[in-house]
Amino acid sequence: MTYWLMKSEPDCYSIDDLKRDKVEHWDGTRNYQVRNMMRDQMEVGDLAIFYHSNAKTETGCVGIMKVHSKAYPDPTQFDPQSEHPDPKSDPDNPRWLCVDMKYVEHLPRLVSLAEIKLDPAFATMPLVMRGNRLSVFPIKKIHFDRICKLATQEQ
DNA sequence: GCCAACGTTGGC
DNA sequence: GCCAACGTTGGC
Repeated sequence: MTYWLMKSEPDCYSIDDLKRDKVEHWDGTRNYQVRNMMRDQMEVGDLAIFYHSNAKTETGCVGIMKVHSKAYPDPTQFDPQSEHPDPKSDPDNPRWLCVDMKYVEHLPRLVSLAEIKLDPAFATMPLVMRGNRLSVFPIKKIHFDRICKLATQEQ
């Protein structure tokens, strides 16, 4: 079982949207590393932290969700009306993949990026390491558990 | 809005 | 294969 952290801009799609939808495809990723990880490492039932990036209020971890499908071709790559159409992608050999994600729960409180940066326990988590810009990446269980634990405590 | 740090593209 | 130019991400 792999644990993940997945970023989304709340203005675009938030944890509240996922709660309303219950299950939604996590589409629009256009990065080969992310595609390969979704294809090769992501398993149905894996748990993921829902992370709000570029948030007007506060950036950080807001909820938990579960991988609900294997990776499959992202339909938005062939839709000219979508945010990220890719005219070079071959329908017979699609370039981009997505997965379905299922809402599990909101964290009791937001665990902010600032808080995570201050905590030495997260020093080796890709989120705070220099240069990491992936929107989806695996995290260690200890980091997943610690985020959940911090969310149950006063800041 | 700024900017650092990456990723991608395409000419050569 | 190199690398300049450009695009994107995402914190601040």
